[in-house]
Amino acid sequence: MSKVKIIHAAVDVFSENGYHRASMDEIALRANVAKGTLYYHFPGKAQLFKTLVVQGFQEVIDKIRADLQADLTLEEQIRRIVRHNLDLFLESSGLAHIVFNELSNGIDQEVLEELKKLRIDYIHFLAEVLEEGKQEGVLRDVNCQLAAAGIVGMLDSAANYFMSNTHELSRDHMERFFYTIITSGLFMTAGE
Amino acid sequence: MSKVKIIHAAVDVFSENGYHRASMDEIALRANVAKGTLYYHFPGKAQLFKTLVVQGFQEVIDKIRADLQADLTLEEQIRRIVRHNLDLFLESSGLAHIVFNELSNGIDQEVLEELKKLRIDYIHFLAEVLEEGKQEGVLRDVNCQLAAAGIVGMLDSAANYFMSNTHELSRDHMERFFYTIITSGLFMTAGE
Amino acid sequence: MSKVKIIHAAVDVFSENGYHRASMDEIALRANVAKGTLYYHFPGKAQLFKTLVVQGFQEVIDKIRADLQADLTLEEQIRRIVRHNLDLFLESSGLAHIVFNELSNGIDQEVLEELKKLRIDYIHFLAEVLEEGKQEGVLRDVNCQLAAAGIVGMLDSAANYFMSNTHELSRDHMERFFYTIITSGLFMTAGE
Amino acid sequence: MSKVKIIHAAVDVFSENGYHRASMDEIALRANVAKGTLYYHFPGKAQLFKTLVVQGFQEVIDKIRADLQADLTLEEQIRRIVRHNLDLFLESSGLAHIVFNELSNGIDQEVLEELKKLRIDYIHFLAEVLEEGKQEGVLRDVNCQLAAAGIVGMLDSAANYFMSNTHELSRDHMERFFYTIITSGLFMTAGE
DNA sequence: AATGAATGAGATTTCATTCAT
DNA sequence: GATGAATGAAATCTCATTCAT
Repeated sequence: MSKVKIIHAAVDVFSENGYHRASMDEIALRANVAKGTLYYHFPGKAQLFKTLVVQGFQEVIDKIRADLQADLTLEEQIRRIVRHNLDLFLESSGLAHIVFNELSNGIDQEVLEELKKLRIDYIHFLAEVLEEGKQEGVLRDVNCQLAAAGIVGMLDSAANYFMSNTHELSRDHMERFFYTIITSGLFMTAGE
Repeated sequence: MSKVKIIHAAVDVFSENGYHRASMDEIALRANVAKGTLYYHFPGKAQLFKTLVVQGFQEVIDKIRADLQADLTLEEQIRRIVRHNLDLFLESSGLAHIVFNELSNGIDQEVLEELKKLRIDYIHFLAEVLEEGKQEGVLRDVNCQLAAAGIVGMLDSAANYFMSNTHELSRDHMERFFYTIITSGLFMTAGE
Repeated sequence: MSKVKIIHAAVDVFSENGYHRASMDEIALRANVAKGTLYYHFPGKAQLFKTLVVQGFQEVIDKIRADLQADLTLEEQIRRIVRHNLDLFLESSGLAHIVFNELSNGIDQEVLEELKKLRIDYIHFLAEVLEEGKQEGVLRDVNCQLAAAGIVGMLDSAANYFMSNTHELSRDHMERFFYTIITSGLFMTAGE
Repeated sequence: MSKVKIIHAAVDVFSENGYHRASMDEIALRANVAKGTLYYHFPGKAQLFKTLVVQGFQEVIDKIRADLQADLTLEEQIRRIVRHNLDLFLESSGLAHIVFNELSNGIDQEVLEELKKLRIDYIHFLAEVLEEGKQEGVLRDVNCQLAAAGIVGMLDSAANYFMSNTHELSRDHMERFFYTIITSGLFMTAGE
């Protein structure tokens, strides 16, 4: 069906070019549909983009949310946050990067706000996980939102850097690496 | 002189809108020169942008480089890296963010490569600092490039998050915060 | 039945937006039918519009025609012409205005000719009524078609002006007003 | 110069097709300039149209205003109103017709309001001339705005009818004709 | 050194119409 | 009878770039 083809093509085109460089012509071309068909299924470029993010990216977020709701130790929770975030940035790389980094002006105001909210919500959610750990005394007394924003940026940047420089590190290795970086900074340790 | 006015205006416009949304019209308007004047001084949009980055951003990088060349402890070096990076992301926020995050296709290929190289060089430079620490046995056995990319992303993301959400934290506080996060993760500590 | 719903909706949409701004989408939406249904019942936009005019507007014209065929004094005939025209322009305001004023190019040539003919026929019909009065010596020796076109334009313009400026004059008042304007100009009077 | 060529071409295209059917492509083609040139000189279609009307039509209105300010008898004033209006509708036929009849929705709101105001102002101005005559007791006790709107509509409609039906009446004849129609209706005459 | 009028390729969007079901 | 997904031509508008002065 056209709508599905359009969404697939749009994910590719937005991912490869960023929001502003992506053109509706290119999306239609890749989806193998007429330009008008895009506007039959979506009101416009901004809403098409929003749909991608809310239908693709949001799902990932919900998956993380679900995965973390269980009664896990903080260690395990952080381990999973790292894992899911790497999923997000390595697999939906383009889109996630746009949402976390390229949301500037020039997008339909209403859509822009919604996407910014998505990003903030996500960071707040991670911050809450950390906050809990703080209450329990496992974590340093840090500003959890700042820490959450930092973690997301770190994972995105690193994933991006390694992807665009085509280095190959095993997924496992990266997960353990960032887990160590993060926890050994956040957890109280004897030496401090 | 026109050239100076143009560069100042261009920094503002690129910072506020990102590379693609920034328009030569707007830059000329803000610089109070005619549009043709832009093309008298610069071959095109991409080269104008490159000039900004190489003349503005590069200087900052060089300053960091110089500041770190001295014979300092690793602790002090990291402290300064954090400080300079926060400078970069809080003061030249727009431009630095573009260089680290928005460099997609659609920019003149030659210029793009040059800017990407700038980014990579910077990360490699930071990685070298870390590498040294590793040799000295002060640092864990980590992939230094991955760590460097992560650090830059963390600082950018956090700076960005807090700027756009208009929270106000003292600069000092942020510096100490990230220093702790980073070092206590990277340094060997007794508890591990 | 769909056809009836379409005609009702089309009258509204054309009246509100004029021929070119009216869209088939809007008509289908308001008629609560699928867009394809419009094309099942009518060959296209122009023919749909023609149908409205010929089925709605024409009826009004025929009513006037019938009302005037009776053996009335010229005074009474003009009084009725004024009344019916005000009906037309105040009640079917939108459509009548389009037919009398907005028929430009860009409508299917064949349909356009037919609608122009409708307008001309109507003016000719009024002209004939006046012509009769001229023969009887009650009327000045005027060009009756010019006069008829002028009368229609006067009534349309006045109706339109007062509707869009939301002044409120009683219908009766307007009728008498225009009757006086017209007759006292057309009838021979002692003072001339 | 381009701007002049554009205005000339635009007058033609708008006149021939009405506002909505007129296309910027067509205007550029006829002006022998590139499409972009239109947008260099005018912000958009609506403003281009407004410029035409305010620079062309408005001048005519001012000319009438000036011509009537002199100390003339009401008879002479009305004679001149008729003459100038016929000028307007026969010479700037297309544009004037659009302003008086085709101003519907779908034009930039701000521009639309300005043009509607132009039309209303003109009618109010004519109404004032009539009002004066009423004060002097030369005119019947009529609603002067209604009368003014009617007169304009009558002249427009008649001019239009005769132009599109390519009848040929001398200008002089038409002037005298409408003068008689109007005055003999508006002036008190012995027989009433 | 500087200008600004002019360009034209390309972007988003609209909409009457077609057609398989 | 009726549907609605799909189309593609055409519309408005943007903007980096060129060039004569």
